[in-house]
This record gives sequence, C-alpha cells and structure tokens, in this order.
Amino acid sequence: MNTSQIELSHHVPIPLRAIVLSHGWCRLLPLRWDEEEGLLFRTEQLSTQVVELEIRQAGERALDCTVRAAQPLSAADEAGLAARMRWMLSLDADLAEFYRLCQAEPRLAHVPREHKGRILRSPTLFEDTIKTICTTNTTWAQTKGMVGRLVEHLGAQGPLDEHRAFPTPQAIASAGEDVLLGTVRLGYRAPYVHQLAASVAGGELDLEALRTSSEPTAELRKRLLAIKGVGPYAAATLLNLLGRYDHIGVDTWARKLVSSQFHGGQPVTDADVQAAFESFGPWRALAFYFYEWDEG
DNA sequence: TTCCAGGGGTAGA
DNA sequence: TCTACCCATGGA
Repeated sequence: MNTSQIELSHHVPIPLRAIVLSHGWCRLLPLRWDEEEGLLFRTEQLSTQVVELEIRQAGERALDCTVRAAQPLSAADEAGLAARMRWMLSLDADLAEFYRLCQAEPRLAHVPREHKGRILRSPTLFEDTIKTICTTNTTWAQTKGMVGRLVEHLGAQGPLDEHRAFPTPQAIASAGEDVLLGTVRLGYRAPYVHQLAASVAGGELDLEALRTSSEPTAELRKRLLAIKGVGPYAAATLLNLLGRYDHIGVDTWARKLVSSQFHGGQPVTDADVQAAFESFGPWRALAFYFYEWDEG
C-alpha cells in the first residue's frame, strides 16, 4: 500500500466539520464521516486505480488528505485529486457578500463568525445529479439504501477491500435498467438514472461542463430540467451545488421548517418558502441551509 | 390496509 | 402555467 499526503490550504479559514455537515451528503456513500475523529473518508476512482481518501483539519486554514493507493500516485493524479477536493469542499466560493447579509440576522450570525457557508458536494455533477434524483419522493433511509446499493453493486473496488467508489456513467449504463430496478431497487427512478448514465457515457450529454458554465442561472436551470427525473426541487438543489443560491429547493422538509418557524405551523406554499429568505437575494438557499432552526 | 416520504412525468386545460 | 393522476419502494 502506498500512502501520500496532499495539503489543501486557503487564504481564509476552512472549517471541515461545518462544510461536511452543511447538508445530508456526508451520509451517502462513498463518503463516510467520522464525527468523533473529525475525519472525512471517500473512495475515489482515478483513471488508473481506485484510491482511499482521508481528510482532516490541519490548522484553521488548511486540511490534510491522506491518500492510500495500491500503485504510487503520479503528479497528475495528485493535482487532479487536489482539484476534486477543492471542488467537493467548495473552497472556491467567495462568501464576503453573504457574510455581510448574515450580520443582520441573529440566526445566521454564526456563519461569518465561524467561517461557515461552504457546502459539501460530489466531485462530479453526474454523481450529484443521481444522488439528488435518489432523494425525490422517498425517505432518507431509502435514499441511503439506493445510493449504498448503487455503490456496492456497481462501484469499483478500492485498495481497502471493504469500500467502493461511486460508479462511473459507463458502469451504470452497462449494468442496464433491470439491475437498477431489481438489485439497486431504484423504483421508478431506474429508467431516469439509466438514461442519464447512458447519455453521459455516450457523450451526448456533457454534464461536467455545467460546473464551469458562466451561463445565466435561468439557462442552467433549463438544462437541468431537461434531464428526466429532474424537476423543480432537484433542479434547485443542483443549482445550489453549482454555486447558484438564488432559489431554494423546496421539499417537504423545507416546507415543514418554514411552516413551524415563520407561519405558526400552518401549511406553506413553495412561494412562502422562497419569500422567507427574500432579503438574501442571490444567497437565499445558502441562508436556508445554515439558518438556525428551532428544535422540533 | 392505507398513507406517505427531502417529487416528477405526462396529459389536458 | 396549473391541475389531476400515476408512478416503485418500504416503513409506520
């Protein structure tokens, strides 16, 4: 086993725990979060091998990543992994304007004070899209099950036997719809996930280009809605993961929080959810993610 | 048995 | 743009 270290540093503090716990993704394979030790694990597939990542806080403005691999890493591998991790942890986000807005809201004052506001995402938009589709019209327990089975059955084996990487578009496409339905148990999502994987694997859809697109958010949203299985909720969630925070992905959970916090437990519409964070303008969704909700 | 979960596709208006 | 209806899955 070859072990190497990659250091990720930044000019501002980067609180690993706050980034990891920004939303539910840390509970979906191939990510694993060790709360006691403050360690983020991920099994990651490179072009030549699968590696095991272990990320930890290393001072206020730096993270250390231990990479375990069967074969020595090339310089290109290391640079590629560093870029993927910077994307995963949203280290490129400039939050100065959002922090100014947070100063006026007591329930968000912790955000600038504790240097929060970065959200956890997958290295590829492909993985984030499939995970988002697996959150629709189901419970978290089932989402974890669907994503877990996808990784266990179709992901490439890592250097530590027990863990696997997120499956490639090719792996999902070639597995076929029957496996996605019968083994992975994606339900009615199976044809959507298969079609997405096939179009990415076949080169008809360049999902990853959207990560660096400078198109207006409305145009980006249209592209996401064109994907079967992606509706208004999923599109908003994916836009958030692309660093466009002007629209909150409204699901039953968001409605419940906004209902109890702002409307005395009365039913709320999607527009009510957006309106609750209107003052945050293009930072609306980020304010929603980090808002300190009352218990219950 | 029925309901519903961090919704979405489709048809029809 | 809005509504009704259907969609697999599994826990309550």
